[in-house]
Amino acid sequence: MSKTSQPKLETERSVEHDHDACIQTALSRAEKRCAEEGERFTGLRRQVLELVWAEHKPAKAYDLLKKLSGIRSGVAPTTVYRTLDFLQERGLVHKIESLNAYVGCSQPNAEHSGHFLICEACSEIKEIENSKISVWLEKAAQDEEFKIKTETVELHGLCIRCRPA
Amino acid sequence: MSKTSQPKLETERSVEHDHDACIQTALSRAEKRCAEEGERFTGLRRQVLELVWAEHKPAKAYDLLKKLSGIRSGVAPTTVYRTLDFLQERGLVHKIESLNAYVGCSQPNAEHSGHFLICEACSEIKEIENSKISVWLEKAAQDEEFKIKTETVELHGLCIRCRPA
DNA sequence: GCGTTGATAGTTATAATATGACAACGCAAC
DNA sequence: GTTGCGTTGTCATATTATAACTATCAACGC
Repeated sequence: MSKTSQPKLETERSVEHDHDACIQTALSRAEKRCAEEGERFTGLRRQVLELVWAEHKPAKAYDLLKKLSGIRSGVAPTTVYRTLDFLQERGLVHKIESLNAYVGCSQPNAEHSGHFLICEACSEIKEIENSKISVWLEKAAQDEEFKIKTETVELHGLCIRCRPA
Repeated sequence: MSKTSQPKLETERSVEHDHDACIQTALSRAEKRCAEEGERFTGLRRQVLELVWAEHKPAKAYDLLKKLSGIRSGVAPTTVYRTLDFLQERGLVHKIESLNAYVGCSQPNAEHSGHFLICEACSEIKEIENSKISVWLEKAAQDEEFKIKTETVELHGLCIRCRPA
């Protein structure tokens, strides 16, 4: 899937980061994480994770299904959902609830729900690392004596590149 | 739909608030709001809003469809979704993205996305009024120079009645 | 190596959620 | 009362997701 680092077009995004490296990092982190947990990082799982990481944009299950069908046979919805579930349980991808779509997790070591900035214009999704958010949310929940287990925080708007100057 | 205030069973919830009054408040607020905006608060819209407010729990579109079919004819998915969209646009209901379900908005005057505490055990949903959350989230977004337009904040966990002592 | 076992993946069917396009109806303004 | 537009009805279909069962594979002990 990912090319072996050729010169490539300078899109807005590629100016800022080497996306091939980005994918490679994600893959090797996944491999490591699975090893640690005694789980197998199979070809299917690798392929799905690669496809999810193809962009910093939400990947829809049925789009992944189509792409996956192009590179292996016997792919059904179940295949995709099962694999996404696996990856999600290990914190390797997150589901964006407000889009019914998935993104690669950029900090899979931490136990966390993920907090996201989602650009309406270019669709790029950035996972915020700001751990203060959780602290704040817990404070707010404490006022109601509510015990948080998982947080869905998805902020839609305009990213730095898409907002008017 | 809502009974004309008879003595009723004291459920955990009814100990704390008079839910009939709760529904009535929601309905008259909706009426007022529609009037202000020059929109018609039709029978259908009233019925759907009443059904959504029947409980402080997420209402699924197809459950509303079933209930609505019991009280009027010619009800199709479109009917329900269209009406929910109408109510949502006026801030009278919120969609809970992580559940694909709807709840009545408890503060329909404010322009806001809504922040929710969702109990995994009893399913009750409470809309948090804590406006600090938005301020905090905006601060976090500012670090990335991201301009928030709408916020999806859904905190799943255990409410005060369901968490272990 | 060989068979057992449990995890992984394939297969088929169907459920649950949501939208589009167009026709009919009904209320409000004139 | 007619016109016009917002609302609702109707029909069709798209999109998202899961269940149940079977086949295959890979790791392990022997």
